[in-house]
Amino acid sequence: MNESQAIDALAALAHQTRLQIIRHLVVKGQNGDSAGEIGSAVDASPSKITFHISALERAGLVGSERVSRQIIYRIHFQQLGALLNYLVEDCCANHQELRGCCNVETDNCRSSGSDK
Amino acid sequence: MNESQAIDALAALAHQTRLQIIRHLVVKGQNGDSAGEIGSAVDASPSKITFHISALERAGLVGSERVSRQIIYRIHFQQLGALLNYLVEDCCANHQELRGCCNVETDNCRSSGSDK
DNA sequence: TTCATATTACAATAATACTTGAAATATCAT
DNA sequence: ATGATATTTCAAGTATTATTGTAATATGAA
Repeated sequence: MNESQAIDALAALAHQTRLQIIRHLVVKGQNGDSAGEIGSAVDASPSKITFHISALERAGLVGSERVSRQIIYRIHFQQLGALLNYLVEDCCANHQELRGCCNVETDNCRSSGSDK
Repeated sequence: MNESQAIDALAALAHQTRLQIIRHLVVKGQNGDSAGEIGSAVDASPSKITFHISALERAGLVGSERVSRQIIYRIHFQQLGALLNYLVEDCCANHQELRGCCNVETDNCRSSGSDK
């Protein structure tokens, strides 16, 4: 992931409705969920759902597949993970103090305990 | 960190200039750096720097302190770490597959290897 | 006090993002 | 074909965010 992709992903996550969609799709896992069901779950109108889920899809955070009349959306854990890696490693240069401030670790430097 | 704080932090990070500022301040560490020096480092005008660094400060990602004529800004690793924790634990419910897709781990569930 | 430096605040504009409702498309069932 | 369902597309309006240049404030030095 490069800087531009990271900015797109961060902007996509920086909205209540979209964060709710992500949360919902995380729970649904590999089964995913249809646009309509997602809309009911997060209490958003059809066009609102299309608007926000398109932003998530453009950022690579979710994928879609048409199944009969419905379109099924699934979370892309890989892209979410890539964003976390980018923030810790590329953006924050694997800084020791960041790992000291949260319970997130990387391959390059693993702390022993955590102060969550 | 709650959802609203996470959205503010994500929105603050979702901009090229602000991401550059973060990167710069990570390198500067506890010494921090003045508004003017930050401006030179990221090639942004004074008022641009004030605008963007204010957004980062509102989101709690940086702190400030006046020292004589300058204002010194420092990164808040704690808030950055809190955001990472929020994404992994609250938003993504510590989902196994997220940890499988990146080299980020949490206290609650630590994977053995990584597929970075 | 006067001047130079460092930074912020403000106002005007431009650019993006969001919301809403109506119309269009795609698929399936009859 | 016709009608019903699921979703997207579009257009209009509103709101938010970003940029630019200028003015104001705060501090220190002469």
